[in-house]
Amino acid sequence: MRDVAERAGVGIKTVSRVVNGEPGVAAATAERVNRAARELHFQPDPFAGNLRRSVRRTQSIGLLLSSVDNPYCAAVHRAVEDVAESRGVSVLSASSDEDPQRERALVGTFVSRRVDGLILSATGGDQAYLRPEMDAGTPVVAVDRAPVGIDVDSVVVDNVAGARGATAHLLRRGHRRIAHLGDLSMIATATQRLDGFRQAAAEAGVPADDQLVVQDLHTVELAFDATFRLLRSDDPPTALFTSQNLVTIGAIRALRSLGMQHDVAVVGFDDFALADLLDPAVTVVAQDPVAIGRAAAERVFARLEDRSLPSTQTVLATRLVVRGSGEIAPRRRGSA
Amino acid sequence: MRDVAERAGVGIKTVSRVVNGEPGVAAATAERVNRAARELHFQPDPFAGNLRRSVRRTQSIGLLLSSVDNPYCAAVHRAVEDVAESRGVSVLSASSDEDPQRERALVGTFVSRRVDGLILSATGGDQAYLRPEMDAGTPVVAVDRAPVGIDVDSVVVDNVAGARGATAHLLRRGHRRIAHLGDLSMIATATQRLDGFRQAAAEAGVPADDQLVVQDLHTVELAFDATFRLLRSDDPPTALFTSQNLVTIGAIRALRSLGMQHDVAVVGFDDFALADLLDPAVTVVAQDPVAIGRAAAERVFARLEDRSLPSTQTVLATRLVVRGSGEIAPRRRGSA
DNA sequence: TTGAAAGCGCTAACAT
DNA sequence: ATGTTAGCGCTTTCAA
Repeated sequence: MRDVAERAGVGIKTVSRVVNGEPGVAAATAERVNRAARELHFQPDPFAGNLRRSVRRTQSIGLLLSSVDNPYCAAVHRAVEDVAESRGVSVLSASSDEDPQRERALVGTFVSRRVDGLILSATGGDQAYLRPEMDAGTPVVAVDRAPVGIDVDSVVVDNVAGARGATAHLLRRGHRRIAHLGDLSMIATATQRLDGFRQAAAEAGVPADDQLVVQDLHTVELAFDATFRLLRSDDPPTALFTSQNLVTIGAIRALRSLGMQHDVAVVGFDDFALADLLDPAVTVVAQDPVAIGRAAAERVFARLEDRSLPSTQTVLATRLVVRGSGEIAPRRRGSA
Repeated sequence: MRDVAERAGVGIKTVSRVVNGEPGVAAATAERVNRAARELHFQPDPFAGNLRRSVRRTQSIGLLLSSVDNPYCAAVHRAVEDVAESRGVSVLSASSDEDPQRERALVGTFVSRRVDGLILSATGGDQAYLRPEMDAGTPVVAVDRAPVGIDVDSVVVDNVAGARGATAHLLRRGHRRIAHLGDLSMIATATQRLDGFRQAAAEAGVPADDQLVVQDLHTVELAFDATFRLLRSDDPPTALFTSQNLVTIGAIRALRSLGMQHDVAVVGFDDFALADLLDPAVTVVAQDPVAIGRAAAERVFARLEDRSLPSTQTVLATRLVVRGSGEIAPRRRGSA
């Protein structure tokens, strides 16, 4: 910067003014400075400036999701990126793999990088470790699931209602033996979806059967195995309510491997690509990950502008997308 | 840091030594410093240090893909993240949407953030603007497609061979009217895949028919429309070779809407989730995005350790995954 | 083994 | 409209 000043024959502060577009510089002077900067390939160092600046901003936010490789997360990610990009902010992303230790470590690296804000999909662990950071003024927004131990802005869907609706949909078709295939019980959304499932069953007067609830299925393979076992049991379910994307796919693969995809109803939480092209097409409780990501990012920036904002809980609705698999009628026992 | 030094009753440099794990500090002193640091919630500022340090590292790399929301890109992304994370490096990601201007702007923000390395999937534009950056020693690695105007490390698949193989597969089944549905012709891989297609046809002595080559299909919708039109034409193709993920899906949707999915053969470039569950299951030329991402990231770090490395072109093979759609026999003309 | 002084590239606060 | 000086939080250099 000093070199630029010298070359332009001005003081160093004038260069600073020109580079930052501050007022109070004659047009001719600014032009000389700009030329000198160009000639010297001058690239201002944003970090050095931050050192002295009163309001420090790194123009970056941290985004922690289950995995950037998951379609749901990827859609959230893109929406966050778009909002951030429109404000000239970069996104640091990372994948927690639902591991609380990993989550904490990754948040730690984000914090040490002085991100301006943090968006995270909380794992099962406790997020109280974020307290000091929040007290220091860093906006933290939870997506998909609310964290434990801290009070933050969150953007989630109404999982209980969505699950209840899905289950009620199956009950309405006459199903009485409905199985629930759940995600990791550590994850808040998984528990809520199970709650919704149970509520709907109770409301319909269908007795709970713990044999029909399988939890902690976090991969296609685990869901496949669990479904396979369930359908091979003495008193198999006539319908399945799956709590997530990968679980739904695992269940469908199991049904197909048994040739039962037209005999057992399936409603899945989360929409997924090509769900409409399968046979039967898959009925799902759809969320809008783009809206979720956008809302979360906007919340970060709103709080960045006014740190005193009260924390808000944004709850988006889900939408039942009827496609066929959820409308299969129950088979009478023994008629298979 | 000064506060910590004072509290521990040592000099500031000693604190610096302890924090950075440098040798030459008595164990007892180090212990006192660590305690003081903990008590004051001391968080070293990595950027301030970089200011004076000789070998500046931000411990971050920039990753520019078509879109983080694309399954192929997301898989590459995750692989890059894993390699980076194992080295304590964060990933800044962004989506170019195949727009050269956007690419340049996003690379600009990465560069101004002083990323230690850059991985990018080049858009159709010229990447010569990266020259100064590379001369300055920043490792740049191209994924998926080689850039234009600069000589960099690249990790790609053999698109020509893959496309040739796919086309030959269709020719072997007796198809003579094979259409090619191509991605944006600006994108290097799209051109290469078209080349492979043409080579295979020429080798088999099948005359080229420009009516059967449609380019610049970058979305499901465009591919749908193009496929629809093609099949409705006077002399429709009996087989389709689609150059990419989204194009394949668009083509399949078009075939279905015409009820022709069992009559027209399809081989797609890029594998995609659930391709095996569709009816017919989709034959594809599969790449391994995880291997690609990993190789690219490893190349960045290798070059970071030795900037004088010659640039290498890593070409991974593709694999034809036979599932059904590509094995449909040609329909005799007029027999539909 | 330890510390003092200088300075990285920049901005804040105050000149002029 | 422009420049000067101090100092951000750290590392480097060099001396003790």
